[in-house]
Amino acid sequence: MDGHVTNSSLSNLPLLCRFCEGRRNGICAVLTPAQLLEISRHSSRRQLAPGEKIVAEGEEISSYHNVLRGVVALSKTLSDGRQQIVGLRFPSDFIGRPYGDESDLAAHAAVETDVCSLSRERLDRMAFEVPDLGRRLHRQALKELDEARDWLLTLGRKTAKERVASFLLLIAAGAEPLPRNATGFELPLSRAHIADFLGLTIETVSRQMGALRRSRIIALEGSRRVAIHDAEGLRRAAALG
Amino acid sequence: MDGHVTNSSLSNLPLLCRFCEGRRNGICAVLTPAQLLEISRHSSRRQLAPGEKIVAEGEEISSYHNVLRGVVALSKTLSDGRQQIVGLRFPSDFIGRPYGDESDLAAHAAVETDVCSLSRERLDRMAFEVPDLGRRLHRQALKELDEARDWLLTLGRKTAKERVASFLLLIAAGAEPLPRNATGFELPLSRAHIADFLGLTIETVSRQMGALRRSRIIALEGSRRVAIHDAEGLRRAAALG
DNA sequence: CGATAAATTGAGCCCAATCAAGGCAAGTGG
DNA sequence: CCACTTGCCTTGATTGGGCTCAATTTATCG
Repeated sequence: MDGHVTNSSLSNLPLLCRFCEGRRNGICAVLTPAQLLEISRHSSRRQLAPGEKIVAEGEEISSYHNVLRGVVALSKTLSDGRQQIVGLRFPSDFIGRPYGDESDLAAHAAVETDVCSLSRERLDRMAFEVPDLGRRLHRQALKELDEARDWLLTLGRKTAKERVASFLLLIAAGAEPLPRNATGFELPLSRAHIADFLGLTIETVSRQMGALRRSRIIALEGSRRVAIHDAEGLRRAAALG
Repeated sequence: MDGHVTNSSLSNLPLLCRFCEGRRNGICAVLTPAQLLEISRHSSRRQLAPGEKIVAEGEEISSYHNVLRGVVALSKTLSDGRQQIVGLRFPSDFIGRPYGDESDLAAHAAVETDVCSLSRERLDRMAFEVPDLGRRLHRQALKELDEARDWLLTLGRKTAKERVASFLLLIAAGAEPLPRNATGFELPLSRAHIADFLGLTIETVSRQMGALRRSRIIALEGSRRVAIHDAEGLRRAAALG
């Protein structure tokens, strides 16, 4: 629906964009080579260590970002320190909040992560001039809205076990580009991050992981590597279907 | 930033739009009289009784809506019946999810409500042709996203008392157009709806309202009318500031 | 290998859910 | 006008799921 451009040969593309995920599935997919060149002049690729901050809560934003590799956690914090992760961004996802006003999120790399940082001002201007880009950003916002609302149901109404099961399904599904093989996949979040995402404590997450393992729905190898043995059982445990 | 139109005299406007809130603050604010006329040809005003359904979960959507009066609750339901209200729409708010795919919400009038129903197909087409309208819808989505993320923090990390206090602040602030006077304001939701919004049970909501009353932070007149006696205390009780 | 952080496990407690009873206001029919 | 119903809310007693605090165990990394 959006894309109608860029089957052009690699050599037309700015160096920065040639092997970029964002160009294939992200917001850059709707840009022509000329537009890519224009925006790439004000872009830069950055590698982030696990835990590294991308934007702090309340900070003035001057760049947007595309996630190229890794996972970024968006979080909000209460004045007394309680924290909630309100979204996860995976490769080809966009990070940013057009139309400045409001919003007050922190963004941290959850694992080693590459992002492409774009000039906010430039992209805003281009979104104004290129309707397809504006629409692409609109769709991105709607996707995030859908995700946030799904998660509201999870946080408001699901039990600890259901939340953990829902999380595993989310990662298993939404995280295709993450390292995975026959023996399962790698969780891109620590127990502490998972707890912050699920509105639980570390201990409860750990116990529920253990419970899912003991009921043979999943298998664990170390604390990060997960294999789903009974997908149907996991869906049931997540209160789906 | 959006608006650059319509200081035109009332008589230029379609009858339907003349006294409409949506024209002043809603998405219709960016439309010219001619565009309003075009869209209003495929619009109709409806009055909804409390509890009346606007769209069911999973239903195919053929209209968008503007809320003119009252309150609309957007909700999601688990297969076993557990329900979560994921958003409230007040007068001048837009109800709808452009770009069809995904999203699976029910919408119910919480109180007696007037909505203006617009042809989805027409508005989609107009949003494609009128950049300002597309941007207005984009901003609307971002506003909803901000709200959803605030609520994620509330549902994930706040206690029952903090949730109830947060809810009262939300209504007191966001519901300016609702009936109010010196003795406070009218809650637009029943205890059951409040519970569904806060991820609590009716009984807990009732108890926490009682607790806030006993600590002289609010006063209750019947079960619907609320007066805030100690705004600062309420903010503290909501874990803000 | 030792040091330090991360994850698991256990014991006890507390907040909110559950179960159950009763109050209150509006409507209905005799 | 009063008995009765019905829907909504409040209050009480009890239970239980998830939190807290604390002790190990297991990864991770110099």
